[in-house]
Amino acid sequence: MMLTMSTEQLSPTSFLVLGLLAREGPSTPYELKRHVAETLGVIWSFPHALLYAEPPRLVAQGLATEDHELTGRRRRTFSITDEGIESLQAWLERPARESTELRDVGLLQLLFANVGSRDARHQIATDQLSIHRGKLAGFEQSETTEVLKGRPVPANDKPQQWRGQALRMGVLYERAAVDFWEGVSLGVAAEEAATVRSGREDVTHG
Amino acid sequence: MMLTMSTEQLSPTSFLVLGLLAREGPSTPYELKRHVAETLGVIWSFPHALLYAEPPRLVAQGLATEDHELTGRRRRTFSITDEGIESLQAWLERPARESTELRDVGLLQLLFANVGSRDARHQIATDQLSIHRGKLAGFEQSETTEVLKGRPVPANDKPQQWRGQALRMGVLYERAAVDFWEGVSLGVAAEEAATVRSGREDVTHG
DNA sequence: GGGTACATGTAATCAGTTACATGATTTA
DNA sequence: TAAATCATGTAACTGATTACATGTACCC
Repeated sequence: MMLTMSTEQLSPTSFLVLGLLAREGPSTPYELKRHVAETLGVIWSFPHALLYAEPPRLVAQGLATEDHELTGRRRRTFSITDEGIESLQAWLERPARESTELRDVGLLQLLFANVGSRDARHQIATDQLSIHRGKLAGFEQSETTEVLKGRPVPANDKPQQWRGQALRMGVLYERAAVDFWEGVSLGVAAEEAATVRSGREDVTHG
Repeated sequence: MMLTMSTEQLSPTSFLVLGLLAREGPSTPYELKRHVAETLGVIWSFPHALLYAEPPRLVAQGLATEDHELTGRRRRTFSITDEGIESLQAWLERPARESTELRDVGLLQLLFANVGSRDARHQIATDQLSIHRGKLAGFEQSETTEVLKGRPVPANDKPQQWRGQALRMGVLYERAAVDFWEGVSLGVAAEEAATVRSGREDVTHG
């Protein structure tokens, strides 16, 4: 007899939920949502509806079990099964070949910024700068302060450490993004200066 | 009288196609695919089926027109309409509030790496390092060399410039990623060393 | 003249997104 | 007790992914 055919159509979302169930123990979708919001969610958004939809799928595949509260809020608590853990571990051993998806509509706009007005370019750069600066400020404290300082990574609390890592990547990315958009801003400013010097004041095209 | 109600349900994919049609002129889906592969595609993947499916949607909304070749390959060539250009420009003026989606399954694995073996952690870090180093090498030349050196951005060729920008962000990101995963590698190595020192040689050592 | 890589497209499925809707707690 | 916010879910739609499938050009 064969073991399981599981791990067949599991998505990143599936492994996110499996991983959380494995690490945090039995959880309701709302608790999953909370944990995601604190960690991966800051760089890779998972709408809460997903975290309600995914656990039942796992149950259908025998990777989790459900416990439905009968009173009050009628919460649904999900737990990972042994198969679930196996599946998760098998996935951890399997090298991820895909490289990062860096989906950024600001970048997409920049790509075609020449079709818009010079003013639009200016606006795009400004908006993006404030977005990325905001993000950076946001978790430069929550990460550095909370994870690295508040708790000096007690070496035996590995889970914490690995979790902090994910946020560190976010910080690195946001720093790069701020640098990048500052450069773009300078470019736009230079462009404006050049236009003014050369006396042209045609509004619509760059 | 109102102008148009367009720009209502357009996705990033829509604007990608509109932008390419605006910049490159009438194109077949295959040509779109080529252009995407050269630029945004390296950091934000758009499967080719998307680029076949999107143009007809734009046609249905009056943002593009189709010209179907009757002989040989029966190519379908799409052109942007005036409404399409308006829609694109309106979108460029509209600030993008969403921040970057940084979807990386390597990071997701790292997040739960403590559930796996130490060996798995090592493997993850190694794999990711080679992926990101590969990407970096890949377009550190294609970008820096081709865009910045080969053609010294002749100031009047703005489109080129803006396109190059998108790739520059990719380079910055990959550099950050390499730094990050090098750090993780060190962490894993330290963990291994610590385990060896403390004499435990459990698990997978045959 | 057969293989192989490029070119071109379609179909089915399903995850993901958006929107809606309401229940429970807290606070003013 | 009203308002606000947190908590909990479901339903519909559709874009995205995957898989399939065939045509055309080129090269050995």
